[in-house]
Amino acid sequence: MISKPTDSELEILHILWEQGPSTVRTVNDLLNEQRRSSQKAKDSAGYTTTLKLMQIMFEKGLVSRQEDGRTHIYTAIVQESDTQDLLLQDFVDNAFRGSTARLVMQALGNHEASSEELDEIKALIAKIEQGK
Amino acid sequence: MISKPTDSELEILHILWEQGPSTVRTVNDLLNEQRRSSQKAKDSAGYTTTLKLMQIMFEKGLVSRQEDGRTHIYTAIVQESDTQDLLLQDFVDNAFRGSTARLVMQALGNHEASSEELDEIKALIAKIEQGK
DNA sequence: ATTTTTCTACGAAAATTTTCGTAGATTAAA
DNA sequence: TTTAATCTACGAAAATTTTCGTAGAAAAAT
Repeated sequence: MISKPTDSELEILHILWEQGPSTVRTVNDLLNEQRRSSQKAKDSAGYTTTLKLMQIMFEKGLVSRQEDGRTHIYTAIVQESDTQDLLLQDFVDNAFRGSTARLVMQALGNHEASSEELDEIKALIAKIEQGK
Repeated sequence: MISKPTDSELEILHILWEQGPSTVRTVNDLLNEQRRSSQKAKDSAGYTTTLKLMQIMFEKGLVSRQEDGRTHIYTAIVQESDTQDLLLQDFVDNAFRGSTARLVMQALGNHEASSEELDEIKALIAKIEQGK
């Protein structure tokens, strides 16, 4: 059973996905760095807070860990795209009553996408239509 | 300050958006009807649970209400598209690190969209490109 | 007229998520 | 060799969200 990460867990997963296997210390440092340079006013996380979260994630099977001397090195087990898909499924259901098309339209409509991005999306649509 | 609805609140908002002004009883009935005919195994909500949620939503300013005899008739104040945009903003940030394009690609890639929907999306892209 | 049903209000339990303090062990520094 | 810094484990406080029981008033049913 693949469980859905909470918001805090997701924040940590993003760091592990970007950085690869990391210690709690590294994750905590990067986390707070990101939070400082972000719009949202979120307090910085204490070290044991991050530690505890990562221990929970280990119990849930979201990450693995390997002892290296006295510290642990954590690695994301779940893949970024798989997780995003899991979250997306939920989000579409909750916020858009299951209509992916409406989600896409809203996303394209209100958030400016660059022409490169639009081109990418067009290409993807062509590919999907091809495959039918 | 427009506050972000929780999952339960959103469930209720969807009903108000669809049905228009409704009593707690109506909302609760439809809610449970929907839950029964849904994949997700969610217990049905007790009447006072829904009542309490709607009272909280009133305090938060998500809905207004009007007395009609002894009952209250609730109306959504926040608009569906505004709320969806608010939620989308958050979701893109949390799950896709701010990249709307990647969200769209993931959505199109993994969830089958009908050709009608794809046509709509293509039209929207054309319109956006036009407007630049 | 009395009983039953149906409504609101409200407090607080239950469930979930997030945060942190403390203890104990190990390594590094002085 | 003390002292200070750093790590894990763990319990539990704090914060948030969800659920529900109870009380009291009003309407409907008998």
